[in-house]
Amino acid sequence: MTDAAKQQVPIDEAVSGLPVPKTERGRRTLRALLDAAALEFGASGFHATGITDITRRAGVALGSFYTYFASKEDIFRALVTDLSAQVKAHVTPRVEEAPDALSREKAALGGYLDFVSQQQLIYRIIDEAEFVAPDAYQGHYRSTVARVTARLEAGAARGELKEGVGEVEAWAIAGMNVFLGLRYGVWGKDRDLAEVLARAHELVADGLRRR
Amino acid sequence: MTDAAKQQVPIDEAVSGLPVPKTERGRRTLRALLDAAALEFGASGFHATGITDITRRAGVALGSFYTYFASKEDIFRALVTDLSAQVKAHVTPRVEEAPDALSREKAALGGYLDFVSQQQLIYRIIDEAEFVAPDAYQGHYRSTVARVTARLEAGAARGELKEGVGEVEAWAIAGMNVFLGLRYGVWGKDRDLAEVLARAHELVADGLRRR
DNA sequence: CTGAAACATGAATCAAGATTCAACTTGAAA
DNA sequence: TTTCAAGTTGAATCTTGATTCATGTTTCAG
Repeated sequence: MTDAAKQQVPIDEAVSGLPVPKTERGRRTLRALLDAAALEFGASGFHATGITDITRRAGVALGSFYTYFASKEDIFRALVTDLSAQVKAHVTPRVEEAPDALSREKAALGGYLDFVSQQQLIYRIIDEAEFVAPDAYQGHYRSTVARVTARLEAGAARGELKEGVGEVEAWAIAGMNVFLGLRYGVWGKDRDLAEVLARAHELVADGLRRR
Repeated sequence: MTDAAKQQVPIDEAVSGLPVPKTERGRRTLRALLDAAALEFGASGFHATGITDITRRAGVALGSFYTYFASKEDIFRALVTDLSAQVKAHVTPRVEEAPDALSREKAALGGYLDFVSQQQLIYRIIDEAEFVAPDAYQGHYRSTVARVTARLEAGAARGELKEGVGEVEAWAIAGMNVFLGLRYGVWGKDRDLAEVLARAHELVADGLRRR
C-alpha cells in the first residue's frame, strides 16, 4: 500500500466492523496495524505472517495488537472488508464517467486490471480470504457481482444490451476479470494491459451487445 | 472422492511426482493416504487438517506418513497434480466428441460445471493451492489454459471463430468457468446448471463467433 | 527357507507462535 | 492538580501439531 493510499483510508466502523478508538492516538495505532498487516499478509500470506511481524512493522508493542483485534483472523477479516472498499472506490468513479453500457464494462475491467497490477498485495489478500475468512470473501464477490448485475440490467433496459442479461453474465464477467488480473497483472507483465483489455472487451462486448 | 473415482486412480509417478512403492502393500497405503488427504484437505483446508487426521482416516499409523511424503506440503502438492489430471480426464473426452469449435467450448464448460458440482472438495483443494503450492496451482491453470488456447486457435484456423482469438480469450474463458463453478456449483445450487450453462455459453459463443 | 529391503508403528521431541496479563504511561476533563 | 479511562508494554504461558526415531513386522527374491 502506498502512502497516498494510506491517507485515503480513515477508520470507519461501518466498513471495518471494528469499534473506533476513542482517542486520536488510538486511531493512529489502529491504522498503523491495518497498514502493516496488509503489507505482511500480502507478502507472506496469512499463516506465514506472525502477529509480531505485524506489530514490528507497525512500530507497536505485541500486546497492543490485542487492544484492537481479538485474534489474527479478526484483523484479516477487517482487512478484507477494508480492501474490498478500496477496490470499489477505485473502479466506481471510472465506471460512472462512461456514457453507455458497453463502455461502462470496459471501464470496469480497465480499472480493475489497473488496480490489481499496481496493488498485487491486495489481490492476494482478498483471494486468500476464500480460506481464512470465507464469509468476507463471499461478501466481497457477492457485492461486486451485484453491482455488475445492476449495470447489465440497466443496460438491457435501456436497449443497449441483449435482453435478459443478468446475474449469470455478471459472474462470468467477474471471473474473467479476476483471472485476467491474476495472469497479466500479478503473475507476469509480459503483455501490455491495454492490449489485454482491448481483446477481452471485444469478447465481452460481442457477447453482450444487442444483435 | 467417490469409491468409483478411487478405482480409476492408480499411482503414477509421472503424474504425482512421487516414487512408486515397490510392493503392492506400499501402493495400497500410498493410495489410501492420498484419498484420505483429499477428503480431509477438501473438508477442512490445509492448515486445519493435521497429519493425524489423514492417517487416522487412511487407517495407517502416524509414522507411516513419512514413508511416503516428506512433509504436509509434499502430499498437498501431489494431490493437486493428481486432481488436476482428474479434471482433465473428465472434461477432455466430452470436448473431443463435439463437432465444432463452439460446441467444444460448450462441452468444456458443461463438463467442468458438472465435475465441480459433484466434487466440491477437489475444487477447494486446487484453489487453496494458490497459497499452499503456488507452483502446482500455476501449473494447473497454465496447462488448462494452454488446452483452451489450442482449441480456440484451431477453431479460428478452421474459420469457425473470429480471427486472432488466443491466449487472452482463453484466460477469460477459464476465469468465467471457475467463477461460475464456484458460484453455482459450490456455493449454492439455487440455479439449474443447464440454464447457467446455456446463458454463459451464449455469451461466449457470441463473443467468439466469426461475425 | 532365509535374509535383506521395504514397510509399519506411535511415543517422544521440538519449535513456533498465538494469546494472556499485570504493571506502566498518556492525555484530557473536572 | 488530580483522576481515570484509554492506551501501551513485552516477558511468560500454553497449546498445538509437525517431524523424528528406535523398534517391530511383512514381503519376496534367490
